Amino acid sequence: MSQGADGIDLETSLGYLLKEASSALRTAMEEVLRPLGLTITQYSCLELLGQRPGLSGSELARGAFVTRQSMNVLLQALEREGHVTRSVEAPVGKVLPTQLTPLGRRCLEQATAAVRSIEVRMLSGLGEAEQAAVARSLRSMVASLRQPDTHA
Amino acid sequence: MSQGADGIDLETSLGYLLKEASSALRTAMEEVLRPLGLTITQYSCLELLGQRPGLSGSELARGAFVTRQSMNVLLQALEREGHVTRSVEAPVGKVLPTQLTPLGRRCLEQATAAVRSIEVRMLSGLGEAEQAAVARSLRSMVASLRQPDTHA
DNA sequence: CGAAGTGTGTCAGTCTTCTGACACAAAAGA
DNA sequence: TCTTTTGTGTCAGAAGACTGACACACTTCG
Repeated sequence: MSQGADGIDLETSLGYLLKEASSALRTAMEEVLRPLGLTITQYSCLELLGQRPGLSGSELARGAFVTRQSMNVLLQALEREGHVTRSVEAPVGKVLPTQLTPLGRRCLEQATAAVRSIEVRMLSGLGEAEQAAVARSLRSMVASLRQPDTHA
Repeated sequence: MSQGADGIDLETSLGYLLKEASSALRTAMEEVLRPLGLTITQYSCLELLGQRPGLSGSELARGAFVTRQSMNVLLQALEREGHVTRSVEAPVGKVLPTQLTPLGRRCLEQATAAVRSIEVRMLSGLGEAEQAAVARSLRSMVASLRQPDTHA
């Protein structure tokens, strides 16, 4: 039952733990964002635009970890609801910069506050040093995962 | 730009980092599972069954972090392909225990090996102590997130 | 004993996201 | 310069997951 050929110990596996934590975070965020009429991906999009106005659809997609096709339909919805504006014509090349509207900015403020409260709750059991350590480790894990399979 | 009213710093936010790591892990797993004809959720289901034979659909759903409805359609597919067997009649109550078939077990063995290699790669930059620390912190985060909003 | 509450399996419909494919623009290379 | 490569936006179809709802079985409690 330790770690033989009989599978990955779910209670110990960091991969499983990562998925579990991510799932718990997602659920908690959905809970507080629902009253605001936002999904997590929509919130991610607004947050990205708040910090880096003028981002293109593809850039937003990468930042929110979805495909550019998904981000596209999401942006159309946000535009229809008046949260964002996209240039009709590409100022340069084919890239369509996106901006927050005043409405979108107000919406984002509420969402940010709600999400921040979740993050505070999530970290309530951890000290400064532990938080820094987790951040460092997570960054290392991301870097290792993105390395092409060295295989040798 | 630090942490004022202008949003959550994406470069620093542990929530964002968690999502990033989880996304990278998902991508890597999909990559190695695809040749085996398995999605991540299907693999999760098989892995759970390998360690705890006889689990019900609802229990599998909780273990794989999806709804029991989603797990149900997934189980139908796995049964159709001959990877699992479900009792036709509930031995007790309404619960339908599920078991791996020999085919499912062979498939799981390959998948487990593939996923383990991903996990090894993910942790390649971390020492024993760091891995233990991350696990402890993640568990703490999950526990805090699941606590009902104490709000005060 | 009966009633409320919880857990389970299932059907139906919808929504979100993904994969595949195309045309086009900018950058990089020969 | 021309060509190849990369990045972007978009259309169409398919797969996966979710919400809502129902019936049924077991448990708990009055």
